Amino acid sequence: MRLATVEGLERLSIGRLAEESGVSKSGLFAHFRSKERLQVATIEAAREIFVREIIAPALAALGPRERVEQLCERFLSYVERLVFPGGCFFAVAAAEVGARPGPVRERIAKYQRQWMQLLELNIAEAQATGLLDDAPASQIAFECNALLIAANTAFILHGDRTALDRARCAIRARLRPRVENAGTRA
Amino acid sequence: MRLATVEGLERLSIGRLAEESGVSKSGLFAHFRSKERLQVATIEAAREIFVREIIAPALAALGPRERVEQLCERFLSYVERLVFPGGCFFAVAAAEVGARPGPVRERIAKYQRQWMQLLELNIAEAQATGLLDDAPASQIAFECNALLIAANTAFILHGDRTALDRARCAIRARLRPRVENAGTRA
DNA sequence: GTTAAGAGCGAACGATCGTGCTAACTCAGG
DNA sequence: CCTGAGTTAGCACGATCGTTCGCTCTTAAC
Repeated sequence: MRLATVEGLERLSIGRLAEESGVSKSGLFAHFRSKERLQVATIEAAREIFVREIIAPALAALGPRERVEQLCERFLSYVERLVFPGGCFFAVAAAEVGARPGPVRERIAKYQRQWMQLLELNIAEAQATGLLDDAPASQIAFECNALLIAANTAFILHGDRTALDRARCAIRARLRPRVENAGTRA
Repeated sequence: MRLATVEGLERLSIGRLAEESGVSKSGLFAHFRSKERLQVATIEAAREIFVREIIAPALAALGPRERVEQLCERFLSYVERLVFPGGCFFAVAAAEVGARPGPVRERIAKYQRQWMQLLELNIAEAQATGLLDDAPASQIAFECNALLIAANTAFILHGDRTALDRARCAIRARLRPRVENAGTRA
């Protein structure tokens, strides 16, 4: 996973991975029986970390609004702490395989959709209790995710820590109920 | 450039590029004298298209506010029209080389900064004429760029055209002067 | 007419890639 | 003790990578 976020899922080669983990190339290859399966297994492992680092603890929060806030904040923390040295695993992978059809892209797309649905669901719940403005939940989720990913990119590409705070600030503003909603609907 | 947005800058191989353009491998190699220089030349060419497609026509607009709106709208159109088959060239490249130091990353980072400064400058001008709220221009620029890139990613990864409209909608809302600015400052 | 410079080509280099094949080992069940 | 399944290693394959070399052309200057 560490190799993949820096070099990309495609350049995660069996040879280098074997060398780096002290196993023979063929020994490693026997475990995953193709490169594609190695990539899928890597995605699966990254997903587990993503759930453990972000989703699971955030969903433990009491209210839906707190859950949304924690999902965002824990994502930013996961980026800042460099849980993966190349930033968010799924942000890197999505950009890499986005235009290349196949099972690898399907996996990435699936988890990306799940992440968006998770945001959307909790946003909708927060709206139901009157804690958010009434723009479509999918729209608010889109905006929050955009800010998170942009912070990730800026942090990795420029080492710009202030981008994380910009995202925090913008998300806080977006999650504040607005007096007027005109123009914020899809 | 087309190859690079689909396969990535690194997998833009001299062999395949030569084959695809009907030139011999060594003949192509003679022009750029290393792969790195080929990558830089590709970035330079993509930058020219980016300027011609987005920046130059948008800057022809009369007011600063119109310029910001056109920069955003033309970016979305450039994504939707698939000027590059893998989506925004610089979005793909930034994710790919973000964690790998070197001249290639430097180029990508430079043009990314220029793009942000361009947004920021015109936003600041619009603020000076009272056409925007008074959050820091860099903050508004960050938010607009985030929405644009997120629309690009969703459009490429999921073929989701509605993401483009979500970005349009959110940017329109963000560029509308707000009655209260509390919490929108950096 | 001769020459120098450059463009483009085919061939080949060492390296690395993903992927097979085969043999050696461990170890549980009979 | 034997067997069979599973793990790992060694080795080699064809392909592709970036790169180099030497050759053939074209073209312009002298």
